Amino acid sequence: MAMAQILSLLPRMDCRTCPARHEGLCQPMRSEEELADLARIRLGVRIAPPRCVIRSQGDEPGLALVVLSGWAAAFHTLPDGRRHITRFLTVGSLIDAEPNGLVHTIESVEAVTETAVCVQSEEALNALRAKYPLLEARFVWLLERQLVRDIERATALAQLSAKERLANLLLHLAVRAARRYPPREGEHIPLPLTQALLGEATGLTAVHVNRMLRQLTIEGVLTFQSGRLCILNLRRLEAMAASDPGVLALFAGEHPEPTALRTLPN
Amino acid sequence: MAMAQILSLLPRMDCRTCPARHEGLCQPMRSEEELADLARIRLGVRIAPPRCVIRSQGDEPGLALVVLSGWAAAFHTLPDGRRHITRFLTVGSLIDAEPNGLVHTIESVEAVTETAVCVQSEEALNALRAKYPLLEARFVWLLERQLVRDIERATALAQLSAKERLANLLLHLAVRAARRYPPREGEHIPLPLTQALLGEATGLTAVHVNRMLRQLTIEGVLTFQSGRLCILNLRRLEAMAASDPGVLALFAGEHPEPTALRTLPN
DNA sequence: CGTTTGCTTGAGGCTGTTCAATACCGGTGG
DNA sequence: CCACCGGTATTGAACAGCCTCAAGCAAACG
Repeated sequence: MAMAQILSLLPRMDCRTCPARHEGLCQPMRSEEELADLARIRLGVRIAPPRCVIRSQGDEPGLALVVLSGWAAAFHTLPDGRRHITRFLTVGSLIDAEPNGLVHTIESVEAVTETAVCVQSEEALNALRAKYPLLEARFVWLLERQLVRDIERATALAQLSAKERLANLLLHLAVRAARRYPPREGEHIPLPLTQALLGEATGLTAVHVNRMLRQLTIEGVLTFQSGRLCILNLRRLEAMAASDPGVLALFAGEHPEPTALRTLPN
Repeated sequence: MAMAQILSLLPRMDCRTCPARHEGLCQPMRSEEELADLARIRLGVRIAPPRCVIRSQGDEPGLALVVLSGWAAAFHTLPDGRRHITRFLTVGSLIDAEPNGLVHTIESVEAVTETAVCVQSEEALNALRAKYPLLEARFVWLLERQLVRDIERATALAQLSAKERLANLLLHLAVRAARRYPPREGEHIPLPLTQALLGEATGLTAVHVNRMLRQLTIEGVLTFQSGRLCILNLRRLEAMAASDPGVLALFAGEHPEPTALRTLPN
């Protein structure tokens, strides 16, 4: 399998030093037994340098990946080479969600910054989902949250102007990077993305992204320089982004205890 | 709750005559006990006339809806009134998937044709998901399939030209309506949508949809008249649509037995 | 230093929008 | 029977948003 081969070439990291026990599927906190089981199914933790292909469109499914640190981009490539960044991945992001019956993955994942990825067998993860109802609920919650984001993203791509689309994306990324909603005005939020990447995620050319960013700066809405985003006027940014506050809050790092399966014992 | 009020005004249908035991969550076929439980949690089946608002953005979550017949459109509305059709719903489509923590739904659903909708409490459905592992797996499979479609849809909106986006949408709808992949050339597939609706789903104006449809007809790719789609040149349609055959097959009506939880007893 | 990568700015052109007008078609009421 | 009507489809002309191509610059890096 191509992905396994690529990953096996990367340096290893000791699983026990994994810094991400409070992210992704491990959140909200649960029993030590469950965390131990989650650690046990790990095939390894790999460090991918910038631009490294972590997973390639067309690979066979079978591995579940969790991002432990860094930023990566998931993108879908068309037969003629055009590509679209469907989402940015960072601490806690789960790369999986291939429905049974799909023979080839349809997304590639590339590291943007140096990225640590935890690799596990999808089958083993599924077994744990069956064993721990709260893990299953958390898994479903992550899928549902992504579906909600997809609705807003599609609406943004279809209906918003270039400037609005940029505002939408940057506000979403600011909330995720700062782990806070609403984000603070004036705070410098690390966001190590290039204008070209923002273009690939918004369906704009890098040239036009640059123009729109400059305009946003002139209007006093935000600045985006040398990998840091600074929100200057949150009210206007939100008005342009046209994003639902309730949805943004889902990405702010708070992880409501899922109730989907709370009718179960324990 | 607004949705419950609206639905309660609609005529009822006897649950026992429900025609959709082979669709959506009920597929693939499983034990009589499970089907009986699924029928038991129904609050009712309602018939919505064309243009009827089945569910409104901002409603409290709590009801799970399954479309039994007809066509409906799910759309997201922006504060300034612009709206985007995120997906078309037909037999078997599940309307739910609100992550816990989201106080207001972000999608409205409107009937396009006369639409029969099965209403059930989300809580009751969740209890059944916990009781029947295969139902849970089916539920997750539907979410994952939608996520895969969302990836293609976002890529189409961001990267494809107007004609290509139309081709993409019509091919997807053709597969769903004909329940077959690949669809047959020359077959007249009922698709009761207006050009304005296609525009709202592709991010184009109805005027431009009209021009692109005429061009597709001139080029001998397809015709779309009086609610019927006819594919004339499948090869060229697929080349324009830039859609993954594996993904299209997921929507063709075949429902692979989910393996997500097959490590469980039974 | 030369190369690469990312950012910035200008000029011109294409895609899709906007506004407008016309035609069509089934239903409704005079 | 025809006039009228709302909803849909169709077509034209002018406009605008975003793209393409091109050039120049700064910082990082081998």
